[in-house]
Parts: sequence; structure tokens; C-alpha cells
Amino acid sequence: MSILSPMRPVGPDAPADSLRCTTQDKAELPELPEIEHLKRTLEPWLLGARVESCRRLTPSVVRLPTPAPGCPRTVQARLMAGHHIDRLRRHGKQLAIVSRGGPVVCVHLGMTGELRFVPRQNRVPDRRHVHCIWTIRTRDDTPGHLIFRDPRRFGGCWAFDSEADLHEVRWSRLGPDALTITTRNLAKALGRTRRLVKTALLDQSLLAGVGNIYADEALFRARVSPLTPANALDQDQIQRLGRAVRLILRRAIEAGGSTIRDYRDADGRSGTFANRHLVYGRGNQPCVKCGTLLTPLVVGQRSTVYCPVCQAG
DNA sequence: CCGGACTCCTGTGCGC
DNA sequence: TGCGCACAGGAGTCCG
Repeated sequence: MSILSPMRPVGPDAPADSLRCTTQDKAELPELPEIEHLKRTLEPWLLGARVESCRRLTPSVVRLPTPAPGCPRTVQARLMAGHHIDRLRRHGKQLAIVSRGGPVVCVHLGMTGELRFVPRQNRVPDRRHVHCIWTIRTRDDTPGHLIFRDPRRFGGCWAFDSEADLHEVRWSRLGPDALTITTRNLAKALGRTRRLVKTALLDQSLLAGVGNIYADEALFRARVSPLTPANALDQDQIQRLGRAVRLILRRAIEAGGSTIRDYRDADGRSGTFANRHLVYGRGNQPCVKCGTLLTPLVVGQRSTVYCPVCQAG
């Protein structure tokens, strides 16, 4: 089968003259901006908090790599029980909770993962698909639970005995963080593969943090066809792509997850993500720049939308 | 080594 | 109304 095959249009009767999306845009997939936003909203609760205990409900999702030889920690301790949280770290789409001088838990949300802090007096949210619960007491003595939920189980948690282990075992496989990627490093990453640039952008070992949504958006903004072989991009294209990636991620972080949901456009319509996504989920709708119908495709097993005129390859 | 295909998993939305 | 099916997606693994 070809890597390029036509994809069924999204929403057969989607309004052609409107930016409003129909079915595609109800959920924001966790990519780099969502993880950065999550980090910022969790920090006030978690920094300095004490982890009292941990319930590991789904061992296959909450993974405990082989401990370093001579490490005597119990499973509870390896999941930070008895430790204070010192800092949160993000690289690409992954978030690490680092305890003071001790164990680290790295969380990857996959497609449907959620990590939430719920103060004890609040109602416990949906218990289904909860894989790990940490009982926590915040710095200002608020008791609560940190809950990892992931219906589809594409995400998971990984425990490490130290931040050094996390970097050595897991984060060393990731490319540079997309939010701060330099043109030079992007050129280096893309130059070493003949794969299509859309596919290359999604490869976390080349560039960490770009997922399907922002890949399409960045390519559109940079006026680069997703079908260009990565190592065939010229210097100008790479520079535009780097700028587009950084700008789009930064803007998405500024928009900050929840505020997006409340967005209203000038006409007072409750627009949603469609207001920010110029191509993603808009196959067969008109390009916002030239009016040409956007082309939906599958590239490397991923749905892709681009403008055949603005992004001529 | 490289790149493409397959796999995991479940909620959703559509057609019959 | 309800059933069954196709589909979405990140990333590890497998294979040519």
C-alpha cells in the first residue's frame, strides 16, 4: 500500500463557507502546549507537596523499569511515596515530577491521558480508566489526590530512581524541544532523513513536542508542503518552518488550554478550536488565505490537511 | 541503518 | 432504538 492514500473527507456536509468545525474539534490532543499548560497549573499544587502514598492500579500502564543495582526502594517509594516534590520538568510532550533527592515519575499523556490534582473535599471525578492515584498534602497543607487517567492507554507513567536515570534511559531518545528549537538544529534534524517533512516533524527523536495538529499548522504557516522530503528543504523553508513551529507552540501556550473553550469570536458565536486551527480538521473547506479547498490526505498513517496552492511543493 | 507497516486501546459517530 | 463497524491518534516494535 502506498504511504499516500486518499482520505475520506471529514464531515461530508461540513459548511464550506464557515470556519466552524463540526465533529473534529471537540478534544484538544495533548501536545507540547497542553503539557506546558498542565505543568504550569500543577506547579502551585505540587511544588513542595509531600507524597503520602500511591495506588498503582494498572501496573502495565504505570511502569517500573528495572531499578539500578543496589537500589533498595520499595514500589511505594519508587513512586515517590514519602518524598517531597521538588520540581516539574517538561521535555516535548512528557512531564516529569521530580522529588527532592529521590525518585522521579515521568508522565506521558498519549492521546487521551489526564493528570489532575483534586483537593480532597472536591468530588472525585470519573473513576473509570484511572491507573494511578497519589495521595498528596500540598505545601499549604491541603490534602488531595493526583490522578492519572487514560482511557485509551496510549500514555503511561514511568518511575525512575533519579532525574539522571530519566535523562539517560528515556529523554536521551528525544530530539531537542520544539518550543526552543533553533534553525540550525532543525536543519540538522531534518537533514538526516529522506522521509516526508510531515512524517519527520512527528518523529520525537528528531524534534520533541510536535504532534499531528501543530505539524499541519506549522507547515501551513511556513508555506511548506507536507509532501516535501525533509532533506530536500532549502534554508529559507527551514527557517520559516522553525519560526512557525516556535510561534504556534508559543501562541497555543499563551491561549492556555481552558480559555480556548470559552473563546467567542467577534460575532459572539461560540467558536472553538477551529478559530485557531487554519488547516487541521478542515479538509475540503476553503483555505483562509486563498480560498482553494484544502486537501485531506493520509501521510505516514496520519491524517494531514494542507493547501495545494499556498503550500505548493 | 533506514523507513514503512503494524500494533496497542476505547470513545465516538455513522449507517443500516 | 440499537447494534456493529470504521476510525482517530503517539510511539514502540517488527520486518524488509
